[in-house]
Amino acid sequence: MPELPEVETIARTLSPQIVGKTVAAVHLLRPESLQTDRRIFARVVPGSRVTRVMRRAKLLLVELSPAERLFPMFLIFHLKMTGRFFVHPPGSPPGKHTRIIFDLEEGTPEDAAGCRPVVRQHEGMAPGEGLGKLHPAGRLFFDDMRTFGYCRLMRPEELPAWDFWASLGPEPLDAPDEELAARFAARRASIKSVLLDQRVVAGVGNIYADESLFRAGLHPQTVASSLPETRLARLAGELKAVLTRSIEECGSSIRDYRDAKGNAGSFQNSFAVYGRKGLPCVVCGAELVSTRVAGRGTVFCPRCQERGT
DNA sequence: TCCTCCCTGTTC
DNA sequence: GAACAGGGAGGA
Repeated sequence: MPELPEVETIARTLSPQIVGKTVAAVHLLRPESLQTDRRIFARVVPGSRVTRVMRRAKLLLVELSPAERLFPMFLIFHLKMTGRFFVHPPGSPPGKHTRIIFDLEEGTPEDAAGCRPVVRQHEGMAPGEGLGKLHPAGRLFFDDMRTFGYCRLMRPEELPAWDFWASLGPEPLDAPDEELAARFAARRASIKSVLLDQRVVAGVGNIYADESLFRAGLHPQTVASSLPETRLARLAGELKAVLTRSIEECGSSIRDYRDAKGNAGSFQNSFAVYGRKGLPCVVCGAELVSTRVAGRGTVFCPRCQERGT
């Protein structure tokens, strides 16, 4: 569920809650949610400081500056459908779907100088006692009901060797319409599956694919390469507009999505087609129909969105 | 290029 | 108690 606007909102709401804090201990409640060797994870993460929270595509990146290392590391999360973050008070018990907990402690000026000793009692993922010198600041929970999401620990220089990372297309909000249009035009698949293909453009999921196709007046099953670049450039513009508006409204909350403060977004109230099967088109009043494209539920207006070829 | 599978809670 | 939600890996 979390697509680009939702992950962006999570990054923005999580950042002020965790940047500057030190990870005192990690608790792995579901080992399968971690895509990094747990011993390495347990050795490197405790004692590190959170320095930045970022987004790339639908990935959330938490930059860590480990106390005893000069180079930064990234905790990389993919939330898939049901991943969530919460910062709870110290000592809060895990929920039913909590997968990983990071115990956070407040930083001090002394720590900023990088001279504080790090307690390492972690062999395996046994709960740690924390660093003991700083006072607890809270617990970062990574919850994921359907367990599709994951966390992995990577050094920046490892990213290019990660197939998924290396194959990601441009960030849509950073790319000119013409560049996106050219990337769309190079594909012979249906335009909807092209929008969903992270190699073509990064961060688009089912919601924003359907919404941008409606705004652009394109039938989701139109072959991308059959469309004139002017139409594809318009699609790129509509995609950016819908993503931008959603970010302004803190994303869309359908079922599970919440930002890192537990708040729902409000862009779902502006959906023209997604989740509106059988309802009248907001433009022409025709009944919206649904089909499956690229294995995804797809809703569109049969009158406003004409098939190209 | 497209289909199936993974997973669990909600809806029909 | 089946259908459905869906990102991405992997296979056809």
